[in-house]
Amino acid sequence: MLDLRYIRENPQIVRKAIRDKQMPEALEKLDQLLVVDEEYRLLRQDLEAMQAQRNAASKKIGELKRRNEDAGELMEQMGELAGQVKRSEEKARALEAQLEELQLEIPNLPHESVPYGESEFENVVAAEHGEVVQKSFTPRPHWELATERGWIDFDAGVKITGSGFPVFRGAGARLMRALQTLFLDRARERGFVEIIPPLLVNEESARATGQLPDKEGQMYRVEDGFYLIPTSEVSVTNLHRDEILAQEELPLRYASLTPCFRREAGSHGRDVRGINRVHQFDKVELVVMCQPEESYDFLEEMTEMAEGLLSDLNLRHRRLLMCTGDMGFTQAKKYDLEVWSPGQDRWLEVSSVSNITDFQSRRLQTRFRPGGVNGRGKTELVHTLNGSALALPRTFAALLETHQREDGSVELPAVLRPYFGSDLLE
RNA sequence: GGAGGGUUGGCUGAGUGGUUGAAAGCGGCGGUCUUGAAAACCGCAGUAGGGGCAACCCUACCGGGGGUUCGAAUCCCUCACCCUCCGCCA
Repeated sequence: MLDLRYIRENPQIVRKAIRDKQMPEALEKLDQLLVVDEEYRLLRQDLEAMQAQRNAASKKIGELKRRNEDAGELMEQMGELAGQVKRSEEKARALEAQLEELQLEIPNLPHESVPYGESEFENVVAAEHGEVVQKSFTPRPHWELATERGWIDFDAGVKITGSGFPVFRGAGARLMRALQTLFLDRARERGFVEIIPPLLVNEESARATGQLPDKEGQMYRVEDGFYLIPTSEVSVTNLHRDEILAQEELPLRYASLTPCFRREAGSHGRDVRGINRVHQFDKVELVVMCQPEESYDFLEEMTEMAEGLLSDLNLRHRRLLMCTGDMGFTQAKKYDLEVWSPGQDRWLEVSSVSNITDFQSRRLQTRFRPGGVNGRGKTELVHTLNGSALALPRTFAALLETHQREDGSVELPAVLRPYFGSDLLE
């Protein structure tokens, strides 16, 4: 969430950000927020004056009683005030709750380097790597190869759970594991600490990272009120909720491999085939918490890490700078990495790297203090970033389609061979 | 699932319904001493909101919410979480 004072003092900037992000519903919330805020502040002034009066009188009553003098009259007066204070406090609490709910509906501000655009069609291709590999045959989509060879069993998944829950088996499962280990090792080499977090989170965690209220429908909710994580960003970013960190501890770098669960309500046409869009998939996620002035450097670094993996896998890929209209609710700047899928003749998103600035940490109350945990400096909010390196199924799909041979086997890139234990997936 | 005990500042840990925003210790910062450092000694210091040019003043916060009271960290209710024991499961 944004700083309330900032919103109050810069409503025109916030309004522009909302329009640029194409989130008109939030304009209404902003207007309500400004009204409620004004009302709340007036009430607070009143309330605090009454509280001050009450506190002073109570102190005096205490003194009188200690000297065994009569305090009856004062106590009677305060009895009336107490009722007023209570009513005011009730009202203040109600307004405060309303204020907070509205505040959660206001999206993060886009960074000045983010291009304006209304939809995904206005994203900017920032870089493109790798050539289209010409083959003597027409590449087939991954679902044909994988089904034929028994690497993925879609029907079994439908039977066990439903569509969107593929079963990886045999060499297919082993290739997934090889990719996972490769990704985690690379992250570790870059100083990222590996985390295995809970896959279920409570409501507070989901709110802190901005999944709630923005993306409630995307998450599976289970009994006891927990949510299945749609990305390990949620668990890992919450590691340091309500903590004041020492400046020397920053930056914190985390990497975690987890399943991600997405309800993805609604059908997305050509996305439904194969493993382009599934309800459960694995992803290695990077999370960074750093000082504000470093965050845009980390955005580049994390994106380059993910690009490096795609290059090493000999996959054609490109980097998109997301325009204002296609960025998410919490993001200030975001890159998507897409990998070329020759069997489907289209780009697939395999990574999304975002700078959330202080939008999550304000809710998380993850702060640092210049000069150490007990130093004298004023606490400051950390910046949080997250990015996939990488999402597994689509990488798997691109790998099959890019490196397939005419007979339906797949020649694996050199970097994967030690992990997979063979040159060929067959 | 049953019974009991807890939740206090960066950490450990006191706390009688009335100058307790909260003892003490550790850790932190500043200083004295020292060639320098350590030790010792002295001093400073919670988080946030509001007001004032300023010294400073006001308000809230002792897990969350509610209640009793002129006044609650302290009493009552409720929820969450943690610990111990029993049961169950692995």
